[in-house]
Amino acid sequence: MGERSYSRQTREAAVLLSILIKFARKNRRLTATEVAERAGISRHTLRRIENGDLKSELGLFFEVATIVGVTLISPEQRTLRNEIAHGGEKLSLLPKNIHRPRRRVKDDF
Amino acid sequence: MGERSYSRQTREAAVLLSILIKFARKNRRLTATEVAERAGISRHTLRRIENGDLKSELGLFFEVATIVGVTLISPEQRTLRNEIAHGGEKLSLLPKNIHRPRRRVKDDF
DNA sequence: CCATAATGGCAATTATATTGTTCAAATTCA
DNA sequence: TGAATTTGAACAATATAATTGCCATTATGG
Repeated sequence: MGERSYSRQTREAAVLLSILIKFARKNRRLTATEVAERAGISRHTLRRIENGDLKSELGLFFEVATIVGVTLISPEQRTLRNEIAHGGEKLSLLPKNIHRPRRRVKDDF
Repeated sequence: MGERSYSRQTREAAVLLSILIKFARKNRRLTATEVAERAGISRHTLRRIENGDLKSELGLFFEVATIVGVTLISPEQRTLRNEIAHGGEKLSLLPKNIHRPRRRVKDDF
C-alpha cells in the first residue's frame, strides 16, 4: 500500500552498487541477457537491479555483482570477517538480549 | 520452486553484513523490536535480515544497516561516487549496447 | 547505410516475501 | 531467585516482487 521511505545512505548505496554493476558488465562486454542467464534471473529483474531498485532481493543483487566481478567485501571488512571466524571475541562480549531501562508506569506522578 | 544457488562471495557478503548489523544494534543497546519499528518492518523480517537471509529486500537490509549505524559505502567507493556525480567520463566511454562477436556457424573449421 | 542484436518498457500471471499473530525459551536486572 | 522482557520459531493471510511474453526503440558492426 503506502510508499516506503528510505534514508539517503540507503538510496545512495544502492545506486552506487548498481552503477558499479552496470559498468563492470559492459567493461567485460557481457550482454544483459547473458548475465541474467548466468544469474538465473529474468532480464527484467536484471534491469531493475542495474537501476538500483531497492525492492530487489539482496541475494540477486549480490549474485549479479559477483558475476560481473564487483567486490562486495572491502579489505577492512575482510579483516573483521576473519576475526569473527576465529572465535569472535568481540561479539561474545555483547549481551544476548538487550534490556532497556524499565518503562515507568505511565502518569505515575 | 527449485532451490537457487548462490556463489560463495554472495553468501559470505550477506552473512558479514548481517553480523555487522546485529553487532551494531547490540552495541547501541537497541532491541530488535525498536529497530524493526524504526525501519518500518516486522520483527520477523528483521530477524531474517540479522541472519543474513538472501531473500530479503536490498532496501530493507540497507535501511536496517543505516539505522544501527553500519557504513555501506567505503571511502574508495565514495571517491568513485563523486567522480560519477561529476560527469562520469569513464562511464560515457563504454558502449551503450554490447554486441558480442557474431556466433560462428558451429563447426566451421 | 542496413540488418541484426541489445535494450527499455508494459501487462498479466505466478511465486514468495512480509506481515501479524501466538507460544515457548532464554536472558537480564532488581 | 523471580519477574519482566527479549528473542526464536512456526503459522495462515496478504502484499508484492519476480517471471514471462511481447513490442518499440536504439545502437552496433559489417
